[in-house]
Amino acid sequence: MTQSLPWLYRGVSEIFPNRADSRHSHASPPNGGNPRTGLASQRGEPPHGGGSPSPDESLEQRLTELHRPLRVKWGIDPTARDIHLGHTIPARKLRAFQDAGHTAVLIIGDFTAQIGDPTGKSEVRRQLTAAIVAQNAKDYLEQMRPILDFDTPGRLEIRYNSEWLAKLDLAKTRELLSTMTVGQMLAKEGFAERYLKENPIYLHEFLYPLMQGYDSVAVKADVELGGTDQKFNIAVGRDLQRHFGQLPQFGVLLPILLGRDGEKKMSKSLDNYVGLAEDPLTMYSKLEKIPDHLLEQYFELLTNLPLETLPAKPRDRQKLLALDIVAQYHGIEAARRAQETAESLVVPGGKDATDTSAIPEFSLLRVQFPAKLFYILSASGMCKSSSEARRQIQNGAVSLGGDRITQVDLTFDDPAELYGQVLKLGKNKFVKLVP
RNA sequence: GGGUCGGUGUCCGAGUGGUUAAUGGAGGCGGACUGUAAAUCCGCUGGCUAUGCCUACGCUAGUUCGAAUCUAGCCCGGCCCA
Repeated sequence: MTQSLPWLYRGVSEIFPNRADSRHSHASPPNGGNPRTGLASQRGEPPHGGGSPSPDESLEQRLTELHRPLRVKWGIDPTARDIHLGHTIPARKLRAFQDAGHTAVLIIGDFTAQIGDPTGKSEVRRQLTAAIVAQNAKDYLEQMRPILDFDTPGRLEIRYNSEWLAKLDLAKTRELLSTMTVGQMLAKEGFAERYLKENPIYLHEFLYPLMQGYDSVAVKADVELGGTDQKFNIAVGRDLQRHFGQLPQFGVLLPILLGRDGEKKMSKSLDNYVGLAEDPLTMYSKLEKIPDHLLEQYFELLTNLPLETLPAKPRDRQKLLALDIVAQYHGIEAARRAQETAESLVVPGGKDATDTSAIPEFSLLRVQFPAKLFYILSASGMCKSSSEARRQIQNGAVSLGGDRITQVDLTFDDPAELYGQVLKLGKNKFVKLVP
C-alpha cells in the first residue's frame, strides 16, 4: 500500500478489506480445526471469509474517490466510570480522521453496554443498569474532550445506540439473527475457548456482534475503527450493511495496548492501566516506568512525536513519554511539575521535594487522634485495608518524611506533628498530610 | 424435564470430620539489586484504629463436642438423554 497518507497508517495493524495490498495478508496457520466442535478456529475472520464484493478496493480509494467526508465510526461501551490510555488509541485515530476533514461518528453503546462485548472475555459479563450506563457515558465524553475535536462544525456526531437498538422488534431481530450461523459465532475467539472449556455461553451474547454491526447500518458508516480484537464484529457490520443494501464499511484495526505489566492488555480489572482521570503525578509515575519493550509501541500509538528522533537511552525515552502524555491531558505546565516532583521523591537522596504541590493531599481531619499510622495509611486510600497497611509497615515499605517506619503500632497523639509531611508507600505512592 | 458430575480465598487448584484463615501454583504487593526497567534473590498476600475479636470453602437448615469435609432442601453451571 502506498504510504501517501501517513496520518492514516501510523500505528495501524490492519485495514480490511484491502485487495490491492498483499503485505497484510494474514496467513492463518494450518490449524487442523477443532477436534471437538469440528469448527475451523479462524479467530476473528470475517464470517464470509473470502473475497468481498465491495465496489472499491482500498480505503485510500474510497477516501479519494468519494467526494464527501467519510463517516468514521468508533463505538465505546460505557461499562465503567473512566477510560484509560488503551481507549485513546482508536480515539486518537478518530481525531486524525477528523483533522483530515472527515466526520467522526462516536457511538456511545448505552444499549450494548447492558449486554457486554463478549470479545476476549472468558465469562459472561455482568449486565449493567441503565442508570449506571448513563452516568458512565457522561463521564466518558468528558474524558474524551482533550482527544477529539468537539468544536469544528460537522466533524463530530455523537450517537447513542439505544436510539435504534432499543426499538428493534422481534421481527427485525429475527432478521439480524438469520444472517449468521452458530458455527460462525462459535468460531469467534472467546466463544470457541469457552465452549471448549465447558463454560457457559448465553444466547444473548450472540446478539452483541450483530448489534454492533447494526450500529454501522444505522449510522451508514464508511469506516469503523477498533482494536484488532474487533475484526469479527466489524466484519459482521460489513455483512449487515450489505444485507441492508449499503456500501460496506472498511475496518481500521489498531493494536491492543499492553498494560504496565508489559504482558496483558491494558484494563482496569487487571490494574495495569493508566487512567485519563488520574492526577498528573500518578499518571507520570506510572508512565515513566513503562517496560522498555513497550516504549516503541507507546510512542507510536499514544503520541505524535516523530519516532526517528527519540532519545537513545531507554530511561530518557521513558521520561519523554511520560512528559508528553501527561501534557496531552493536563497541559505542559502540570506535566513538568509532575516530572520534577517525581524525581525529587523517588531519586535516592532526594528526600525532600522542593515543590510538593503536585503530591495529592490527605486531610487528617478525617482521622480521629490519637491515631495509629497503619490506620492513616488505610484511611488515605494508600492501602486497601488496615491489615494490609500493617503488613506494609512490617515489610519496610512505609516512610514518613523520608524516614522508614518499621514500628507497626506507631501512634500519633496530635495531628499537628504530621502536617506537611509526605507519607510514602513503596516507590510510587505518596500522599501529603495536611490539616 | 430426567440422569450425572461439579461450585474452595484475585485466578487456577489441593483438601473429603478435628490443633492453625485452609497444601501448592499463578498473579499482586513490598524489600535488596538496578536505569524508578527487565532478570534474580528474599518477605508478605481475609477483615477489624488489633497483645484480642470477627468473617470465610455456592445458599439455608441439620447431624456432631467439633464440618470446607456428613445429611436434606434450594440456587447456579458442564456433560449426556428427552
